[in-house]
Amino acid sequence: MSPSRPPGPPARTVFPRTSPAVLADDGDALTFCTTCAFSQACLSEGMDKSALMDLHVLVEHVGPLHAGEHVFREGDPFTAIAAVRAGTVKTYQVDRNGHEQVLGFHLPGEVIGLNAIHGDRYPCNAIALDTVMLCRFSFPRIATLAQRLPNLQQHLFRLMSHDIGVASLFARDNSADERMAAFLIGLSRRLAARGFSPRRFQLTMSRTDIANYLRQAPETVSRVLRRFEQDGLLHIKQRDVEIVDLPRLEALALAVLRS
Amino acid sequence: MSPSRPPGPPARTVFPRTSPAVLADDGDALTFCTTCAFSQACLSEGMDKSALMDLHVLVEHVGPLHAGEHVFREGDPFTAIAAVRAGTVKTYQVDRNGHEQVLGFHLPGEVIGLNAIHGDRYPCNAIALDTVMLCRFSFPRIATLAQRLPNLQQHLFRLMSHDIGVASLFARDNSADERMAAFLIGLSRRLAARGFSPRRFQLTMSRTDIANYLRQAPETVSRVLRRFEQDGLLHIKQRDVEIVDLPRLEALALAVLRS
DNA sequence: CGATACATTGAACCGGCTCAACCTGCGTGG
DNA sequence: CCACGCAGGTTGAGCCGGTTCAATGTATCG
Repeated sequence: MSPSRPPGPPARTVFPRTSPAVLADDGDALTFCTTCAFSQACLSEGMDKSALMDLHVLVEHVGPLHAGEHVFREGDPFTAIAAVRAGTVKTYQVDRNGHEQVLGFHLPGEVIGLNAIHGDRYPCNAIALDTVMLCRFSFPRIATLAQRLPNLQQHLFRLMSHDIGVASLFARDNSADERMAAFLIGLSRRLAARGFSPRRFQLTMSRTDIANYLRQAPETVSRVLRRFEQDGLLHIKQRDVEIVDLPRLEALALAVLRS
Repeated sequence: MSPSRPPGPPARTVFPRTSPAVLADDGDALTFCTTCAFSQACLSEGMDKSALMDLHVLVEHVGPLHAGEHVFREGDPFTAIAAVRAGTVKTYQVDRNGHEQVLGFHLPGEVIGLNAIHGDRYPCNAIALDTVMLCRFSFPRIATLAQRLPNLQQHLFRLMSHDIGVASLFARDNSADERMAAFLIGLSRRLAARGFSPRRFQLTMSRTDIANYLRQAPETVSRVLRRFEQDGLLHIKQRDVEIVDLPRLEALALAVLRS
């Protein structure tokens, strides 16, 4: 049987094709891309101006994608990686029983698609949770460019190397509380790294998604968050979070994050 | 308090320094390395002879290491990756409570150290479970070489990309049976890929290590294995395994492995 | 305002962990 | 060569965290 899709607007994959609107805005491309995580990281790793120019010629700005639109789907031929420029992208797999498994949430500044390289096809789905802007990099072309630019190659190596460790974080047998704390602290730090407030932020994903990611029941997520609030660790209203007692939350998360 | 070490021969890290015996056998290096997974993979990806020569100049043969010797330790400066040529290497971390967390078991043909690139230090320990032979590749040098050899760069990308997905396999939401089945099927396939028997093999790791890796109690591992035997899935005596009903074991593992 | 999806809360259940005891194979030394 | 010691492995009993199931609450949107 073919995989059933959730009802709603027909979900298309927007990734493989290039948005025409995007290619038109080359006037803004450079200024835009200065805010693009990929370029920034490359810059900070000592890449020179002309190299950066090469990168900018390569990049395609994709978006905006709206909540529920797919960036790519499991099984799509792998053509490109992408840096999230705005919004949140969720990656997930669906097993043959139709059960979803959330692999990760990707915030501005983070790169998706790296786990597709070895199989030539995307091993997972990527879907926008809110309004998402992307920088798309053709992988063959960025790999070729990396031949000439040691810093770019190094940056790609580092990105992938980093992702190897991340996946195993929540697979550990830590308590529900610890994993939730680690999840929130992780979000907080990643947001802070991109200039957002580390204490107040929005959960762009549903409780169900969080539960799935942390491998818990949604009910557990609810209960843990409520207890956190009662214990004065945070305020949470709907999807708006304010971390009140950061040190104590970090202490809880320590068991998972090891840092 | 400093981390306590198991008693026995003083455990040294053998990785950072170069075994003198190794550098001497350059006569054998080429023939040796033909059996080295890394070279083979590169060959199969279309790398030409002269490129392979460059790789051979780069490689250092390390070993034999004996059970209990460390290849590298958490926190060691990252200098090199290594392909396992013979034996089994276990990677693990130790949290501040002294609890060990097994990250993986690495069989001949597999590469360790890739998760160290982004941090400049090894994020985990690597220890020989039996007699281990390694091919060591200085990372700066292999990265430089990858600038000239697109196939090598591509191979490195693929290796890392592959490792991104592996870690999240043994999550909590699969049953103990399924995880054990997946573990055994995984071993079987990886061994088969290197020419060993997929039906009969040795568990080079202790029950405790398996339990730790699968995030279960050692008692659970015992019970599951015994039940597998009673159900006619396999024979197991000590650490010798013979898979009897491969299809049924694979069916069990399917929930975890998705293939 | 009703419909719908998401979120919360309560009660019961269960898989796997903990704790404790026992067994087994193997190396060691008398 | 056997007795002993010990690490690793097995087995049993009880318990607990988190899931499951079911019901109720709440935001959002046509």
